[in-house]
Amino acid sequence: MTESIHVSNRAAKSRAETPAPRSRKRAGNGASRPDAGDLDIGLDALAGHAGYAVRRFQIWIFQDFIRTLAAVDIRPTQYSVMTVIGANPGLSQMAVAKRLGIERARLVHLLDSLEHRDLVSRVRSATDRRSHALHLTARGRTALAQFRRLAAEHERHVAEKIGKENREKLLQILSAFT
Amino acid sequence: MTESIHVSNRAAKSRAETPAPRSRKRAGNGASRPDAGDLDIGLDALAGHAGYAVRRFQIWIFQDFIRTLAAVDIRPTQYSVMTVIGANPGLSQMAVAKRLGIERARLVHLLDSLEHRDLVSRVRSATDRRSHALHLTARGRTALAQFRRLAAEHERHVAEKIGKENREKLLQILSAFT
DNA sequence: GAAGATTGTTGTTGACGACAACAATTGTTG
DNA sequence: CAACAATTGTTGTCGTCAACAACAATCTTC
Repeated sequence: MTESIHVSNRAAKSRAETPAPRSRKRAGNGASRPDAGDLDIGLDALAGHAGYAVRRFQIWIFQDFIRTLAAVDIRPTQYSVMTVIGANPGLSQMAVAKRLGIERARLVHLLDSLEHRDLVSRVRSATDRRSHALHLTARGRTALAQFRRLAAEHERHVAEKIGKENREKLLQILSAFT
Repeated sequence: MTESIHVSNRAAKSRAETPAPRSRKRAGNGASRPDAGDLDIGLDALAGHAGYAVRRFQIWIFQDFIRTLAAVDIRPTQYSVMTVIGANPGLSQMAVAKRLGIERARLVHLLDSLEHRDLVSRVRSATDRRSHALHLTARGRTALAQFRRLAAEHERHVAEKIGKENREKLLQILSAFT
């Protein structure tokens, strides 16, 4: 079962959205973020909680990533897996899972999907016959190059959303988690 | 959508073929974050992508929140729901859902749970008999006070983790999403 | 008053994290 | 070397969460 993508993207707001979208009619943009129509509700109730802000931001960022890479049908996790394999060919599934903080059980399905699309290949390791050496296929390598360009575009959306300097500051603050 | 992100960039770095099984033995704590034993794998492969860092940070922050409030069995979403209701008694489910970016279908279960624990009460609105006016019970109000103290403790953990100034900077950067 | 929208509800699907169990294959140790 | 322990990939289950669809009850509007 390929993990299909599902990005409800209704609302299609332009991402160059101005920081102050004041007069909107609350067209319910789903779970993205509260809009002006709701901001008067418990405005300060959740302020000062890092977790809440981070969660909302994370949802926004993922939605934009998925939307930006919708044409190639690649989701964030798939992209991360291909990136790690591309940078470190021959890694075992265990190593990839550990590096990305994914359960190895989960990675099995991810790789099934990617292998099915001929982007990644599992090769039985000769030195340790329990494990699989992971590689990008030729198709996977050229595809990844395109994914990277789209991911860079997504990253620009982030910069437009929170500001270029803020994005860099954020990356710096959270570098310990990368 | 919520997914994991992981993005990578900055390719470069070539690696040898075989993974050369290292000596990692720490049976790790699971999916928290890469530890030193794995940092040599594609170190720079995932740098420069906000989504990946934010995702990992969000996981960490939620785990700490859940752990810190484990004694009272309150999860982040439940806390946010009670906080909003506490600050704005009488809100409808629709209003709460919209404010928090939760689907109203999902909020039904959350409120079922909270109402079952006698923390929140649904009162049929007299003006609009379709909707429920949400209130904290007396028990809910005193409980929320305790939750807030524990949440403040959690917030201190965040400050210890990334630094007090960094936490404030982060809250400022992400204030648009709150 | 009829058509259409909104609110709460139930149910389904899919992505995801945490676990448990298992076969195949090491490694470790007596 | 043989028994035992650990690791790797795999399958499966359970619970959480977001996105949808459908529905009854209830406004709203024309």
